[in-house]
Amino acid sequence: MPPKKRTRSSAKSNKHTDADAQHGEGSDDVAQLKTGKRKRSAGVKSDVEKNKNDDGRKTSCSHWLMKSEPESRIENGVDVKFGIEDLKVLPDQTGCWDGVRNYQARNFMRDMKVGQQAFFYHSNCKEPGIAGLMKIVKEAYVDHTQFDKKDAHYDPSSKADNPKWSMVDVQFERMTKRFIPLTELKKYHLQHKAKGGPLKDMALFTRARLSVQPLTAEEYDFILSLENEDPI
DNA sequence: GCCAACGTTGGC
DNA sequence: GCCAACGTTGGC
Repeated sequence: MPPKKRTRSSAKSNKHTDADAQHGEGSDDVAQLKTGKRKRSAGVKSDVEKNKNDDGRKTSCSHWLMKSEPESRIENGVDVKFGIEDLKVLPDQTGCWDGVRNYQARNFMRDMKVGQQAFFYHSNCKEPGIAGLMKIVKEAYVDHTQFDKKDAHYDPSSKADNPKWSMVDVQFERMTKRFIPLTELKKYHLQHKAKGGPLKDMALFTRARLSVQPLTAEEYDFILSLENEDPI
């Protein structure tokens, strides 16, 4: 459910710049509590700290998986459909990944750096799975849709002087050589869980519902290698 | 459309 | 701060 069809061209010229965004930080993660973790050293806003995501998983992940729905669905009166084909036809094949309303997912987006790669994952649809590749072309800044009453992901609890939600800009890179279905990833996940292998802890299976998730280099490479293999 | 998983909210 | 109720995600 992330992005909307919003065009990015505007994003680039948008008035909201990274500066504003700055990480809305104050918002500090209420969410984190959930996992009990709360690490984030108090106060340390900068996240340059990093290299460890909040679940402590591996170190600096530099690859990502981002979910979006390729089929029409109305939310708050608005169609949230945004598949990889929709990204591809935007000016510059670039769009903003708006609409993320989950703290963990948001925090992962705030960790993203320009140039990193992400899989475009189709969710909540007939054939869920990885459809293509994109790259991060603009780091986290304020998601303006949180203030827009007409938007599918309007958040009345977010205040302009302390925005809760961020987004990044992504650019279409290419379709995967073949669609990599969730079912296939799951088979590998189970297999790897039993006997070892790169997908044994893949977030897609260990963290249900997380719409923006990190991949280790091993996970990313393995999944990409499936492009050249026959489906199992 | 169903429903399991799990995040969020709010009463206490 | 706990936890039950509620809401959302997303596979099937």
